[in-house]
Amino acid sequence: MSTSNFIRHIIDDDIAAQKNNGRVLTRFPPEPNGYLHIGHAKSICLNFGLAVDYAGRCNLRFDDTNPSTEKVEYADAIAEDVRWLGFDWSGHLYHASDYFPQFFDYACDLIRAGKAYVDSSSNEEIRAARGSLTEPGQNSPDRNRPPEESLALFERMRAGEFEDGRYVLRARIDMAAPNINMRDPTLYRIRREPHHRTGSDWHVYPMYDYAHCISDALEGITHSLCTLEFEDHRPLYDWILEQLDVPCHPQQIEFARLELSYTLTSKRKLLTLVRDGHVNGWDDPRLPTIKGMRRRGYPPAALRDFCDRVGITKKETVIDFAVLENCVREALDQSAPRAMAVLDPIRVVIENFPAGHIEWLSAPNHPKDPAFGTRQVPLTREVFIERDDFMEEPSKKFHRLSPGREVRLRYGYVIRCDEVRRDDAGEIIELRCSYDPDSANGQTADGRKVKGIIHWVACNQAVPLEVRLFDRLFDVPDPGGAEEFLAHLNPASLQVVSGAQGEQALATSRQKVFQFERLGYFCCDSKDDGPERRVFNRTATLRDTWARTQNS
RNA sequence: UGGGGUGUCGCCAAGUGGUAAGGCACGGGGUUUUGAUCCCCGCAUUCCCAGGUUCGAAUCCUGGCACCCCAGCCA
Repeated sequence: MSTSNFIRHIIDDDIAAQKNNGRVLTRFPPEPNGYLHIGHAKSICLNFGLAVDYAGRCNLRFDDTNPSTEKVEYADAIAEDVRWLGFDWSGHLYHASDYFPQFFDYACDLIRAGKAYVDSSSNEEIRAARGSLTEPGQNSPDRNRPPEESLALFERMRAGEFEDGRYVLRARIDMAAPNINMRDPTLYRIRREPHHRTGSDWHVYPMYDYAHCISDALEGITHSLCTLEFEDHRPLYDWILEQLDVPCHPQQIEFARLELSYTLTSKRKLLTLVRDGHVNGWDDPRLPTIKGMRRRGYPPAALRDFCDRVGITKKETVIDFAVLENCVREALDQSAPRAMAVLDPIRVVIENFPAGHIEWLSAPNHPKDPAFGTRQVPLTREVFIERDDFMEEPSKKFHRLSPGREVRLRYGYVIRCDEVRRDDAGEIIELRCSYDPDSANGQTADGRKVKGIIHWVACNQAVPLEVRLFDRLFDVPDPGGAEEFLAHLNPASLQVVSGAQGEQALATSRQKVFQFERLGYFCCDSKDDGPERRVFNRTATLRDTWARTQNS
């Protein structure tokens, strides 16, 4: 059960008043003109969540009333994403295009009742006569066209006798209405291109305002939830249903869209990124699409939790990226097996460790859950450690490796750094160390205290890894604010860190998401998996207070 | 006085006349074979502003201010 919100209050009141016989029927109505993103997840969780909590139902309906922008590819991807998020429309998948015949008949009813007319004005003429925000509009010369004439024309429009734009069907409401949506809005336009589902059966297509409310009524929707920008359309939604003999009159309720900092939630702009090749498809892990996040390793439960935490209001807000990250971390902490990997290696030679010898150490796969089992990790004379786990001149709070000091190799022995070796350029290339053979369990025989524990990987036992460290697509909190958002594309996010080394366990494991000790959560990107290539995307960072305070 | 909305902690968000929940972030402490996790503690005398009603107001009234949406034959 989700947290309380104003829509639940409305539904509770409706149920208490026995409205709709106490039934709750919602719908998620995407237009199949692109892939779903995190913003849609909010609407999906809301609509399907309500259905679950009130023992009702949520239909999946494709709002496919515009043949120019829609594709079956999109519809298929959308259905797949909704299912992946964990929701089920229990067989109730509909298309607005299924209702084209009813829409047409209702339109004829409107014409006969003098509530709609065929207008021969051009697009420009209609716009000019609409008036402005402060001035009323002017009636079209065709406004009083006799119904029989409009009816005949409308039939011929449908039959494909006219070119696009020649005629349009308009509602006859009030050109002086303060709400511009009520100034004789267009109900139907001519489109002679084929529709992805109905082919060339139709040459007139209904507008959103006309089709949506009727679709809702036909399906018996009780609560029609949409975003804030449709508030002004509600009077039209209600007007249309009031003129028609429809099964019911659903209630439209608006809520605020989801806005995420550092994240682009505009279908149009995402389409630009994909179409112009700035990213590698809709499922590029950098994208905030459901498919991108899925490939990135975000568990669906994390997304659901996120939508729940964000809440439903009418206030336009920007949720901090950190909230999402926290949800992902929380879900993954329980489910991700642990492994060691070194992303920026520096070689360590343990001089008193026998060459050629491999010692197998036992390591738990999860610190809290024994059900994950254990794995054997090979230790050899030469290992890689993280470059920043060594500091030649340690600051006061640094308690990992530095000259003359000791640190513990996780799951292994305590080592001491005896010598630092550099190349000609002065770059540190190798650390000569020695280990304490009596410290296998982390304790030293004489009770010396070793504060630091670092992750490592045996040089000749490690598998190469490609790791993508990108966290965000953009380097500004609000990329949606500027039209030139492409300028803010974060180039660092494209970076591939090569030469990283992984634990052998990674090479054979079928687990998707790992937590690399102290580095964060990484998802094995199956899409790029080849026999020789193992690619990991960073799914979520670990919190590292120490590192952050050092940097600032 | 075009119409429609929204204003509670840095970011979200409960609260619906009875004396400001919670989460994220942040700060402090403890546990810990991950500087993670986990566990404590702290974090709005105040709810956009100004008046008013009331024993009592974030909640009611009046008047301001700020921000968002609308002039597609898109959804």
